[in-house]
Amino acid sequence: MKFDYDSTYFNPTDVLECGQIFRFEPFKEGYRVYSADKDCYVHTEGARTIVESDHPDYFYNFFDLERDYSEIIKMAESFGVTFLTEACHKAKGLRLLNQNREEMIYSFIISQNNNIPRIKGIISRICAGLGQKTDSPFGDFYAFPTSAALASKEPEYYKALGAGYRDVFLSDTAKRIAAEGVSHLEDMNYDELRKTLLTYKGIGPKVADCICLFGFGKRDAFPVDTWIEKLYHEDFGGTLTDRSKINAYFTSLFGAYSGYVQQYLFYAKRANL
DNA sequence: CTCCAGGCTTTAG
DNA sequence: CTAAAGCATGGA
Repeated sequence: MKFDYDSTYFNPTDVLECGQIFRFEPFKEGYRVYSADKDCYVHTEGARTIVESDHPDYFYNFFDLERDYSEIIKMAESFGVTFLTEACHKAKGLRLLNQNREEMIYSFIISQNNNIPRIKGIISRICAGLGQKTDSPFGDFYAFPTSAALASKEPEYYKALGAGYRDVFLSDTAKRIAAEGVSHLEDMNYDELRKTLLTYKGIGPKVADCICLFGFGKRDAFPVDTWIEKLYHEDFGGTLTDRSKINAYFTSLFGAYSGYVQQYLFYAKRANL
């Protein structure tokens, strides 16, 4: 099964390479993308971007295709910030994904003080080791592990897969989620959710914001990492050094659009568009 | 060799 | 309360 969408506002490279997702790879004419226990093949042919999958409804929502990103870009450009306007112009095809909650929690715990290529490698090895082998029209693959599977391993297991000192964060949080679940997090607003996430081992302010934004659709979150901090000083002329204050600066500036703006900025800075 | 990567926890003041 | 040390790993 397949569907297609205007490629101007759905560019697979922009969507996948902007840093919000760690499980995808070049495949045929485009990319193969994985989310939890599902996969799809996405590629662009001229004016249309095509998604093929056994789970079309899931990926229609995953790629946030209900939302009109021409309006998002219009709003972002209305702030009159040159660096942001340029970023939007160069990354028109970017969209924020609606990703799996638990996958985001573990993935961004791994991401701390780490670089994207190595994050991808660690996650890939964890999936191969603990994920359910799953068949798909594009070949078998390993699903992202359930919290129960992750909770069955001790820190040494994650250390052996290259997770470094984050090993204990992964096993601790997996055991907590295996016991409590995450359904109680779903109805919270951004502030409540962020506050709750901060009580998990290995989740601090930045990781919590990424989980809120990418896993729970909280588009008023604005994660501040080393790239955003660099951009704040080099391109916004900022003088603050405290990350929580930098976060407050950006969220008060961009409000409900903070999450979208953050992603355009992060992508433009890191990929040097 | 040092520095850095989508930072957090722990400890000291 | 804020500030800083310590932390695994691999690539530049």
